Amino acid sequence: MKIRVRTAPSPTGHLHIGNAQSALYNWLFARKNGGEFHLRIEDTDKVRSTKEYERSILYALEWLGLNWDGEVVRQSQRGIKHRKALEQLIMEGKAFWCNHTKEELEAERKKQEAKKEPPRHICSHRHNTMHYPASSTQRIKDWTLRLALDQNSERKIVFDDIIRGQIEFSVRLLGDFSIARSLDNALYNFAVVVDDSDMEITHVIRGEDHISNTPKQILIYEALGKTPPQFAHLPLILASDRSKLSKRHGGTAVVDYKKDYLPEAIVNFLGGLSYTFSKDILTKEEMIDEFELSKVHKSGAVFDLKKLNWINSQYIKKLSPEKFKKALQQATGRLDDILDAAVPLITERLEKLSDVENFSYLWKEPKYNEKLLKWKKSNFNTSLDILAEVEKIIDDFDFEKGKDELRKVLDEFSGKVGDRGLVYWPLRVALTGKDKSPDPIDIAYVLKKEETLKRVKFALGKIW
RNA sequence: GGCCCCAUCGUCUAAUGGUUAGGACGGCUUUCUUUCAAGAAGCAAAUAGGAGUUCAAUUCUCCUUGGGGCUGCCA
Repeated sequence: MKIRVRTAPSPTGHLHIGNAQSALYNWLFARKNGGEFHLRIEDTDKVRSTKEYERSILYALEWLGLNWDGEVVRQSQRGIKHRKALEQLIMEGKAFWCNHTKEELEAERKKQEAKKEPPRHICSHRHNTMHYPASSTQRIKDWTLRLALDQNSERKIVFDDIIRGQIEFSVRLLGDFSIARSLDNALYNFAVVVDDSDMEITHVIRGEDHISNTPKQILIYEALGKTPPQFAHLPLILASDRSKLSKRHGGTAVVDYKKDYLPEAIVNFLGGLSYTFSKDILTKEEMIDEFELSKVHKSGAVFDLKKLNWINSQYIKKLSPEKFKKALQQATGRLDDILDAAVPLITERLEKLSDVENFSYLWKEPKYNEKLLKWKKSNFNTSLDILAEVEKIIDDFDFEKGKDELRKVLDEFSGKVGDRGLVYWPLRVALTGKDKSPDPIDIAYVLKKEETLKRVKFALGKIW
């Protein structure tokens, strides 16, 4: 049987980092096994779902390069299917209407908690089938459709999680859980089962936070007369306080990372967070090759920005000038005229794309406080005097001879001065306006002779 | 409270019934350097606790502890 998996984000926010990892593992599993990877938008919560978020999610998935197969399925368009399934269960007496009020349910729960019993609703008045007007799209106040379960059953729902092994739950502890607000308003657990079943999903690979939904879903599959898929529950991505990474931690939307990170780096990082590949840096193709679902880790992993930064820097270093400029434009929307010769100087040291601003002296004149020109082991005037000498040397120097030659000439001059810092420091500042930068001579060769001299002259106050 | 999941350096993790418990990020040191965010070399850093099985346990079992998730007429 062909493997079919899906990822099912709900458009109540941007694509979350955790969903992205889950999508990635689904994708890897499908690609590895010649299966299909589907995308379903769970937009049944009409109040919180927006088209904007849906677009954002699709965009994020595309950005990461997690291409899906077939059409996007929207849960909101599957109402009829849900309704049919609901009606089937009512007909067969496997579901019933409950009209306990919220207050009653709450009181029941409180009582149970006080008695240290599992919180659940055991319904005493089960209204069967057609009490509810089947044609109405209106919801009758307080009426809820629940799955009819034997509350005296000793049965346990057991399933083999591909990642975690056998997990079991007592049916009794579930209570008569709800499956729909009305015939036209199926609840999550029910909609998921009907959709996964119709989509012929063979493996449900999702976050650990869904483990406790699984027995309910298995029971729904049974009631519907369908065979449940295989389940695999991924570990959660944790914030540094080891709680589930959530909105309150900030920086949890994939799109937040676009301005600083290469999509390849994000994918690499997320992939390696809960799975051990043979090396730290590897392509998606290599990941597909090595991936085995059962080898995904069980314990949650803390999202470590430092490691992401490092991975990102590794990818940036490998970028050609062409690709670097393209990536920069994609990430930040900027279109600076960065010379190809300048790119290696930047990529060598860049961790985050937006930090490219720190290297702006490579394509535009720097602004700085002239006091910075003073070498720490000397005084301001001497620093300028030496810089004036350096200006002459550069002016006399033929750039065609190469940067090594220039370095030699300046080193010789340094020897005479007796302090290399006194020679190189003011030059660095004149060219970059910064106290740290790549080798000033490398920079001079990017700027070319004319611009180099111009900046030195500016530093010396010869031009304003 | 109830149910469920998890447990090796700060973080991500490797390993095997017998190893000096390995690697990566980060940190620190040294080196290179005018400086540094780069490079090179190196150092520190972990099997939560207690029983049991065994010649031998970090590894297998149980308990405890700790952390997390779920506990909606949200998804």
